[in-house]
Amino acid sequence: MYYGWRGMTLEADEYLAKQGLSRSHHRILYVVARQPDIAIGSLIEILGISKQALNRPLNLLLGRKLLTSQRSPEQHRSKLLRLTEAGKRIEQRASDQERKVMREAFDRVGARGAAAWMAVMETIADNN
Amino acid sequence: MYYGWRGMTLEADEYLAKQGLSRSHHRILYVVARQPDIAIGSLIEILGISKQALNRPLNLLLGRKLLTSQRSPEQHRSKLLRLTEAGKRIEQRASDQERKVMREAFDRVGARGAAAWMAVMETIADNN
DNA sequence: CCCTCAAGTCAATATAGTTGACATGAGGCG
DNA sequence: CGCCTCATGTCAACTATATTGACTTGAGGG
Repeated sequence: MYYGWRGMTLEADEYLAKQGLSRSHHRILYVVARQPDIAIGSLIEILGISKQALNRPLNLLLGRKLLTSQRSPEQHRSKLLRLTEAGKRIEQRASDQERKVMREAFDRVGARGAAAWMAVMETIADNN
Repeated sequence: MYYGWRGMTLEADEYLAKQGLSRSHHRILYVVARQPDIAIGSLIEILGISKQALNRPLNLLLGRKLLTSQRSPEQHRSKLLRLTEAGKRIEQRASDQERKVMREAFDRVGARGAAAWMAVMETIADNN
């Protein structure tokens, strides 16, 4: 399973490295892509890291204008994160490298096999 | 997939932490369990880390007498590693925690589903 | 005696996280 | 207005796990 994880992320990591980013940046982009306007606090909870650990990669992404942050309009005190067009592009390309690997593997086992794979992963991921 | 990996290793990691060990120690024990009398150089290659990185956890395991090392008898200049009884016990208990999680997940999808899961993992692990 | 190979060790550095303490900016409220 | 709280931001010290480079040790071989 360890090697499976490595095999899936290998090409995406190479792509990210060329952009001067790493896995932690991708995790942030990935979460924000799937939950636009997420607050920083929620992001911290989802990623399961401290705000200090989030700070550096997040600022880098903001500085590169891959993400924007703005106070919630007329509402809360939290800042909402959103991908810029450039951010979307990078997130997609990195995730696509991973999806490509998965798609090829799923093609070999068919739809039922793919569904079984998902079911197994969900079951063990629940094991918290 | 990340959460799947975490779910699988979570309980094993808790057990290992109680023994004052970590994932890296388990990796060493795991490899030696499956390849008794392995040389240190081969272990380094399999784990894919530098000898300096291996040094610390390996010495800890030797110091705790979970592993033994001895010069190859009348043969080479390499040292061969082997688990002690205590080492086997710890390795088994840690691996059993992981296998338990997998077995439960496999039970839900049946033999064909389990085979499909394995096939997918092997395909993506090959992606080097 | 010298060379080589496998292993062991020392030091400096990188990466990715941690905890603790404190600062800032906005809203709610008496 | 002044004070409290919440969400965020930042500084510093520390830990764990890895890296590369340089050097040592111990066992054979020619």
